[in-house]
Amino acid sequence: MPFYLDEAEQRALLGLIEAAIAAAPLFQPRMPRTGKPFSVKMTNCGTLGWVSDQRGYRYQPAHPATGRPWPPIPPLALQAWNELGRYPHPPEACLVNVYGLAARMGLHQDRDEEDFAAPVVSLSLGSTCIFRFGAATRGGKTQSLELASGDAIVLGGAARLAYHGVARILPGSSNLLADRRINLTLRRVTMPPRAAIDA
DNA sequence: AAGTAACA
DNA sequence: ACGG
Repeated sequence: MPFYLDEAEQRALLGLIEAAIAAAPLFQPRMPRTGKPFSVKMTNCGTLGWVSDQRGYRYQPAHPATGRPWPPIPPLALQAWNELGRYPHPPEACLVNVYGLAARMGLHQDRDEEDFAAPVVSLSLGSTCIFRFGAATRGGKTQSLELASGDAIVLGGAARLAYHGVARILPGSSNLLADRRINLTLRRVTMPPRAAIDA
């Protein structure tokens, strides 16, 4: 979905994310068990945030270092969820992944959420990346796609559990952020409540 | 295995 | 492939 956000929107969203990072500092996630650090840095917005450390993957309501609640999801990101997600409940998490030139993300599934009927909506800011995605089983074929600043993708339906990752960041590919990529992924984490029944 | 290394 |  090329150029979902125009340049003005990208700058506006970047400002909101920088403010969120100031309130909820970037941290370095670590692998379960081994404690090996990820090459990306992360933070979150929303009522729940995804964290990974030696104890495992989980969603939690507060920042692991500050203990404070995560800042709210920026309005422009909520708008993207509403326009692209086609899902009748709000997102609870907006994971913010920050990639430098050396950062990568191995192939994985997003499967720590309760409701796989809800899509994952992704927004890219800054440097272009080579994004890889495949089937919902490991070891299948993968395709490559460049994601540039302002692009949006939706992992929904059959693609909700597709393996995906980031192979590399392309140097010199952005005027918005010098050799840095910020990816936002919006997720519904918990099963939404059943519709209220009027008495 | 959301990790790395090493191979072609 | 390794190994959690």
